[in-house]
Amino acid sequence: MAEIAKHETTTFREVMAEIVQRITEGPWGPGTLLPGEVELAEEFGCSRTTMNRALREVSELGFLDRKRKAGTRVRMAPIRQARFEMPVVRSEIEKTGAIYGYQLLAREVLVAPDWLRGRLGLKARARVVHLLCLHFADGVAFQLEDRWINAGALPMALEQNFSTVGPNEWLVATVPFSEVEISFLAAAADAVMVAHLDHALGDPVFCVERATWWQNAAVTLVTLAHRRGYRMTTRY
Amino acid sequence: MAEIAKHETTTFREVMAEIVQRITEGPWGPGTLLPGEVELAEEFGCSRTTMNRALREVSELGFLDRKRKAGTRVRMAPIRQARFEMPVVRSEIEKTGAIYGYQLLAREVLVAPDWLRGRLGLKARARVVHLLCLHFADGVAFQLEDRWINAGALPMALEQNFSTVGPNEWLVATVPFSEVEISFLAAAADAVMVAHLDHALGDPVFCVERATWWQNAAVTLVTLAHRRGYRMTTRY
DNA sequence: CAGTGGTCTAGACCACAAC
DNA sequence: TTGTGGTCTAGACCACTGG
Repeated sequence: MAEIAKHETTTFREVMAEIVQRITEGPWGPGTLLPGEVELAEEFGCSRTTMNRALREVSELGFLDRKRKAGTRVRMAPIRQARFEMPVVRSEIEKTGAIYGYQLLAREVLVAPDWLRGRLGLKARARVVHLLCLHFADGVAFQLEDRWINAGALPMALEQNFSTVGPNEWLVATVPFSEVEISFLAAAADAVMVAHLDHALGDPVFCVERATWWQNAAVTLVTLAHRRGYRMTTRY
Repeated sequence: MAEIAKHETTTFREVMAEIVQRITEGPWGPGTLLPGEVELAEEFGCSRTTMNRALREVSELGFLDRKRKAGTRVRMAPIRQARFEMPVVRSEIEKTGAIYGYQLLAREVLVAPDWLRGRLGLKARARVVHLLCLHFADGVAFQLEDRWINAGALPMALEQNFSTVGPNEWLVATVPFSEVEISFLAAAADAVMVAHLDHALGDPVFCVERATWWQNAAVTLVTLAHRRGYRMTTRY
């Protein structure tokens, strides 16, 4: 095991690995109260700073619960958190090796319907841009995008025709960062989905709904309907 | 603004806030190459260590891309990642203020069917426990749990009857930590779901499928079918 | 009130990658 | 080769909170 001590100085990653192992396989079962940072640092032969970093990161993994004065305790049940990266559709498709395609199906400017005003908290008579787009993977319809953009917050949207650049890509380039609320849900395929995706009327469709705000103003609401059999998967 | 300088010493959180602000509103637009850590530390009046921590954490938020020698650059599009905490059903229900209820619908021990063997990589003739459970919120069916447990990896499961304690809670107490693959999908309601949830045959059902391993051995595969209208939501 | 984690500092060496 | 981030250290003070 000469390789382990290659540095001579213990790195916080090695410390982390050992801690996780002690929790998952070793003597530190759920509920265990760990020794203090100073004592652990001594045992591991590192500085308290390094031990602190290791413990902090293990804690962020969901294994530990740390409180001043109370000490560091192994969680009874780890905080299981799934992390989904939400790439632009283009990246998601190209990552599989497929060729990405885009098509604008419809574009209209209108006064926000009541349900949308309620959903995003828009003023009466607010004008919005409504888009319907299709994203392809190797020529096959992959995702149907139904998007509303608040023209009050983003007047530039009125001048965009979105015929070649998808609204998502345009938006991330225009409104770099924003507050987001995202939902996953199962919906029944409606006529529009049937027309463009491989679905029959009423089929279960996996949908992602995303509403975003920027500086307290609603920017956009989008529903992404996926093709038959789509799953959103992750590991941890 | 006397409050800002209350500490006299700049904390890394304050530095973070300022950096994020410069990115989202200030002069550091997408693609900007930031000054080096030393220079920034000087400008902010903190040590390089603190500046490093601030930049590292902002980077973990998805705003920055850091490379040795290349420097720190503002991402063109921030990495949008949704983070879902996957609590035990009981917690999820009790958090809404509702009273949790549990019922075991069926339990059987059998040889793993082929599709399951393939899905989890089990040996031929592997024995599994198959459970069907229902979780209630205020007496109303909330989630249908269809679970398979690999008896080869977890012989104790054969002795549990799961009549009062749900398999999920039993498992997290028995196999504390494991590798997990999780998927979200939309399925069509089958007869079992129709019988126990508020669905008609073929209705779209939001399902979570979770497979877990422990020390390279498959432990369990579960499908959680949710009641009508269920959404999984998060903000960031 | 006292113990534990939270954080800051100054200085140092190292590893990676762009040039 | 060399600049930039990555990490370690020893020591210090602070803030929260359990007893």
